[in-house]
Amino acid sequence: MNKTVRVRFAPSPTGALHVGGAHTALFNWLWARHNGGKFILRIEDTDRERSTQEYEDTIMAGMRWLGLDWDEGPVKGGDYGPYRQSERLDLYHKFAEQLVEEGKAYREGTAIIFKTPSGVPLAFDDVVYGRIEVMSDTLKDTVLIKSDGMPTYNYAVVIDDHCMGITHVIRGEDHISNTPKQLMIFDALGWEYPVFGHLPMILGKDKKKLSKRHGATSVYEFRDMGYMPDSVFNFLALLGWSAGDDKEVFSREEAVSLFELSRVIRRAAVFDMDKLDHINQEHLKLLDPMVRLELVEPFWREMGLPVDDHGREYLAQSLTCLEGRGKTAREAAAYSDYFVSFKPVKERYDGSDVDEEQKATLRRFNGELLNLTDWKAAAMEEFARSWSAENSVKMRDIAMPLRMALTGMKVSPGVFEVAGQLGREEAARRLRHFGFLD
RNA sequence: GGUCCCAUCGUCCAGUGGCCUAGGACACAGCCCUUUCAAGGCUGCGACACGGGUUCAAAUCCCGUUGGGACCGCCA
Repeated sequence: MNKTVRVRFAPSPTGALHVGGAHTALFNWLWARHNGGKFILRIEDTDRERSTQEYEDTIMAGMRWLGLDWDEGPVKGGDYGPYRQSERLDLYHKFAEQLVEEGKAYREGTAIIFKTPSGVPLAFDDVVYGRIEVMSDTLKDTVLIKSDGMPTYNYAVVIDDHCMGITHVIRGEDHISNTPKQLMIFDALGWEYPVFGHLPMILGKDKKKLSKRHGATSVYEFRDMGYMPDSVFNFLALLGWSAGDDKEVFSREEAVSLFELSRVIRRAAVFDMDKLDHINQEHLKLLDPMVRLELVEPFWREMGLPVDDHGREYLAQSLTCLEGRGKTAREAAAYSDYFVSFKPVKERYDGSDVDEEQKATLRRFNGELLNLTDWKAAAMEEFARSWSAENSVKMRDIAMPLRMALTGMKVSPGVFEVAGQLGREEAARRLRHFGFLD
């Protein structure tokens, strides 16, 4: 039968995990999980100048944040290690020597260079791009081992993919032109090709390759902006792939079962923040209240709010009150600060927009409201409706001042929901502060 | 410049010769709901780059043009 699927994500530790890399890692992970195969993390640190341990750590942390766990790789270990190219030098040298002995490569100083054969067609069937064929004559000789003893990318990839038993090479489309070079090396060593599947590029709003200029480029920036891993995962999965139906908001598990490499699209995709916002909001709505609280809490703390003054249930319930308001955890935190503290309310509002006559009306209404036996939103609303009708006052004329006094904002969830959640005492305290209650 | 890749609404996807006067989602506009804003519901705007073929029939196949992109490093 088919052998176990083994795929790898092979970043070079010369920067943080950016959107493009995360996308590639994600598709590899999806393919491994879909097939019950192995997802391998391999660090391609052959650039001595730019590779650092710090970057390696950030990349791994970024993957963990996205939930892309690897079965073999640094930290985790595995039977095909080491998983850092700088630790596999003997392997690269061994095969390079072999190539030299067979006359397929030659030395130039301490470097070893592969001699490109002429007149050889190099072809492979890409799972997403179809058959791609190039004549070897269009290729130059390529360096295998650099003067510093390190292997080059195009060489090390071949050795490692073969030696690690990689069955599917899934990577960015920018590697399509590199593939024929690697094919020559596979051929020279008499090795079978893995299956290749190239992924479309991800572009910025200006349709140029995504870079720092396009805002968020490292996955951490998404975390800091208040996006949750599940939605970034969901969003990234939708770039270049779809299950074929209209379902766009899905869980990891659903993506795993639906994913098909053959359904990957060829056209480059533009990274659209608006869509990410929407997907994040959808995921936020689906969240368990306590989990949502964990997501929002750091942002409240960042704003200096006394989170610890309240019980977990109260805080979680406060967020539930928001009912989908806010596209990110950061926004949700900003939209709900008044549940955590009265301070920001006072900073935003001073009650000076209400004249004495209006205040008198508010005092009458609020006085009765505070005496309601049932401190529930529905009961308060019902009371407010009949009271406003009897007193010929518009609902908004009592609801808006109430909202301003309780939240300090002109925008909030239903004001009686807010009052209910704050509790009778806290509501009274705030109303009194503004002279809206005796 | 050489080689390779791509081309459906502003954006992400559906579409693999007839079901397409091209479908969904985001964004945008309007309406409904309504104590505000969201959410939700409804409606609207909006695309097969162009030109040739092939075929009874093409968004779907072929060729060309144009436009994008990638690679061409002792970077990965």
